[in-house]
Amino acid sequence: MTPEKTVERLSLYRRFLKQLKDDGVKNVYSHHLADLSRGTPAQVRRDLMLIGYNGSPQKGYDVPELIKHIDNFFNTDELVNVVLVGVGNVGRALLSYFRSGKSHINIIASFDTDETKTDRIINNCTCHHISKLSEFISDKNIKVGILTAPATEAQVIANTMIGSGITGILNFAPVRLKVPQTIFVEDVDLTMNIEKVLYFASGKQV
Amino acid sequence: MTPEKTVERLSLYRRFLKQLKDDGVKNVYSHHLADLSRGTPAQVRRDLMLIGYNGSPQKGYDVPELIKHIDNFFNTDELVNVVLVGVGNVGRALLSYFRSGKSHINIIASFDTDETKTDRIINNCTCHHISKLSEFISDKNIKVGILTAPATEAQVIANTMIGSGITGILNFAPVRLKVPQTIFVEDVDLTMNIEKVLYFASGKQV
DNA sequence: GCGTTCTTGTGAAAATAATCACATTGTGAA
DNA sequence: TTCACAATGTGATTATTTTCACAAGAACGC
Repeated sequence: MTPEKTVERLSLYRRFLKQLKDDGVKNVYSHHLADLSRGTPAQVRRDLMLIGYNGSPQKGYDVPELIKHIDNFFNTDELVNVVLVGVGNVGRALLSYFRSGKSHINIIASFDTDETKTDRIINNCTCHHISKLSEFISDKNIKVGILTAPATEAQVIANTMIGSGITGILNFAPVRLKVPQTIFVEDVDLTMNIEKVLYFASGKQV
Repeated sequence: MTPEKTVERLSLYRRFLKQLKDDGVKNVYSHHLADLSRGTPAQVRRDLMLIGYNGSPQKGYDVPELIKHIDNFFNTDELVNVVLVGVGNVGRALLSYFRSGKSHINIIASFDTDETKTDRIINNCTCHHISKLSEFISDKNIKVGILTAPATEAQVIANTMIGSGITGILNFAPVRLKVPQTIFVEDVDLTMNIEKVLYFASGKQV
């Protein structure tokens, strides 16, 4: 119901707000948040309106309260466990990426087919053989998976994930996964991203 | 002028088309491309219309010709050189990612501040000290940079890049870079991506 | 030869998203 | 007290993106 774009921006707002909070800033105006997130003040206000947060015309938005409100919107007060499948270069980068952060996202386990990787700890995260994926997901009631396996295996893995109860996939494989309508897939496609930059950087579109 | 979304999809289409070509497929229909890219046939047709490619109602689209047409649209017949700044986990993942592919994107050099990394080859790519970045960019006339440095350094690096002639940045740092209007920045924000999945996977938005 | 069945290309409509613009309101200076 | 100011919240508008829906045309079976 909340537009995807708004959800994306809310995630950004929250990160910037946390930064501001750490810096001791108590309140913030829409134009300030707009600057930080490359949007417009009106857009910020509209987004916050959509999640029902009210500021005051004098003080703007209360930083800690707004953070709490967005936390509540995302429904992620506590740690969320996710699994990662495919401990290649991208997989390892993500393991480090989410380890390092003080984020509430916890990659609780990783999986791979390669037996030289399985049953040991890689980037602070135990890597299991992929044959254990299904059981792990249902046992731990995991809802979200990160898919960093090769394109050729992605669909099969996605099917396993979904069959075991996962409802959201962050997919790095350059394939369009076929999934039921109830499953949410977010694709990250690096080749596409850089081609887009190449195109718009070339200037011929101006 | 061509919408961003269309550019994104064209990149996808091309990749799928190349796959099809390798498989010996000679022509393809809009609904087929739509399947592969999770769009609708109408959208595919509209996109191709926008770049002025015409299929035939009987044969659909000629695969090799359409690839050539998209190549031409992207203006990337030959190899494009880009630089990468920040040889951390994500940086190394990207180096491998673009090495392995048969893509036309070539990361010609990487840069870092850490002297244990500089002046040697990491993931098949020579890593220079960042002090050489500016000269390198202008000498080789590089137009696009990949920014995988920590958030705290991202803006300074972006300024250097832009000052040396770069016009497009693929930014992985969780910061909104302040750049002139003529510079194109594409942000990849992994935290945002996964929070989005968490939100839409939780089902409470349905 | 003729109707049926696929397509494509595209004008028109619908859905989504972003922006404008202004009434409203608390604050501080005169 | 009163006025100017600066910011919010939001109806209305505009812009962008997607989808619908159908004319047109070749291939195929009869």
